[in-house]
Amino acid sequence: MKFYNTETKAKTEFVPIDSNNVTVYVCGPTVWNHAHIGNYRPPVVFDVLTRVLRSQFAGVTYARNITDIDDKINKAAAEQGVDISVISERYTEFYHQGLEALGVLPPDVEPKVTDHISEIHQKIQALIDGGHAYEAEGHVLFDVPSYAGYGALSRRDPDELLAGARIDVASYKKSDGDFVLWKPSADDQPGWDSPWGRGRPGWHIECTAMAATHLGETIDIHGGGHDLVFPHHENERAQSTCAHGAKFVNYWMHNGFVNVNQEKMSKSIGNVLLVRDLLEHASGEAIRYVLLSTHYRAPLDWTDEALQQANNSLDRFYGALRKMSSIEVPDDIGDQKPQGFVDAMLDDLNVPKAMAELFVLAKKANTSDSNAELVKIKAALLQSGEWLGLFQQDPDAWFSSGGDNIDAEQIDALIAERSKAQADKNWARADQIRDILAEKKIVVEDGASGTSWRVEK
RNA sequence: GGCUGGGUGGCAGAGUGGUAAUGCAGCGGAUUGCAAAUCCGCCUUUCAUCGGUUCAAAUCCGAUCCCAGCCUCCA
Repeated sequence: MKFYNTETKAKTEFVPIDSNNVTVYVCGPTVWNHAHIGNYRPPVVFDVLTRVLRSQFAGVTYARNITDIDDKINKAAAEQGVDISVISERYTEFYHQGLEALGVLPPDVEPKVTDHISEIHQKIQALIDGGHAYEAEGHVLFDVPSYAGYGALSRRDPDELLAGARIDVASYKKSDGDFVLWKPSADDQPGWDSPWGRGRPGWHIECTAMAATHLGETIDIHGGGHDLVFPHHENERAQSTCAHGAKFVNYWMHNGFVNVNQEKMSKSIGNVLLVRDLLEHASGEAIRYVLLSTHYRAPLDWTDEALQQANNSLDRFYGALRKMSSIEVPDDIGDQKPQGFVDAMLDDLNVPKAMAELFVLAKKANTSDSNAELVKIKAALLQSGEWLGLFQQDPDAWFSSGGDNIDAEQIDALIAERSKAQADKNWARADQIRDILAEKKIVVEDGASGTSWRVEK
């Protein structure tokens, strides 16, 4: 496989440290509120990545954390007069529901920050002992000038970092760019006892601690949204490298942003799309399809048209699968994924290109009359779909889902009546029934083997 | 200002030197009682702009313009 590595700015062959245990760490959400569509792009992208990795290597350990201590969580908890765990558990639950709807498989480990406070203390102590961190006014800060490699990931010159910055530099910092590892908590704020007083972790140290705990000091792949390159990943890299004296990450992968109608989602614009809301009128599979329809590194523009196109495309694939529904695929058929599909996927996860190969397959499915060939086509489509996390439901389920108040019995009764009218050549009645169904967004299809229906999405 | 992605036909979206994949939408035809689905064909000399290199450029080089992101809240 080849990946584009943010650190080297180049696409290079992926060689894991241990092919029996490829290690992947992806930054998960801070669970303080409902997750929006942009929050779901990384889990979907890296879900596909890990599905492919698992097929290429003997073992994979995938960790995707939950950040359950953070000042935004504290604020929400204080406002609602509840413990932070109430907030974090509530939104973790919502997040998981969204992931399930989008067909995202659970990671091998889903560590939470609050379960790793002692590991965080150890990392901070190691940094202090190594001369890379210092205490000041109850804080522990990372000493940026102590690490010569700082800025290499995000290509920033530490000396110029704060030029033009819009923040006030805290007076206790030795250097302007130093960042917090541990900060003091007031009595009414959540906190943990530590060698430096009661407090809570800074933003970046938790990932250093959790990645090392679950995956080791040097990991193969670290992923996340592009906005995390700086400061989050730059700081993680500095901490981990200095705490362990070892290289932190071999391949950095970052996905592009999701815009909505070409604008960044923001509360002030009022265009924040929550997956929870999207799911009310779109299937998780269609949402997933949209998220995968653009190469993961490129920006993705979320529009109604994109969703519509995803539905149309899925109709096409499920239409082909429905045509092949009577075809039995033997268990021992072996790997049938088209070479072009596999090559595209292994080349930095080129999903759009890979998808094009599947459309070719769908056309073959619709034109072939060879049973032997259809068996292979169906297997190829389903196996390829497994890598993408698509096409795994029953085609009939796909076509009958998505409508409002679908009463299958009522529809079947109307269709039976229409069939009778057709047999009597009562075209007026037959068409009238079709119109009635069309109002309910039901499309009838008269096929060779009888009439079927689907929900117009 | 610095750094990072990206600008491809109506839309989406591949394509890193050899003459624009694929899908959607639209149009014409086949099929159908009529449709839908499906199939066939057409929309497709053009790749933000301007220069340059080359036998050959969407692809390489230079300059410019535009969009999005980051520059210590952020997937």
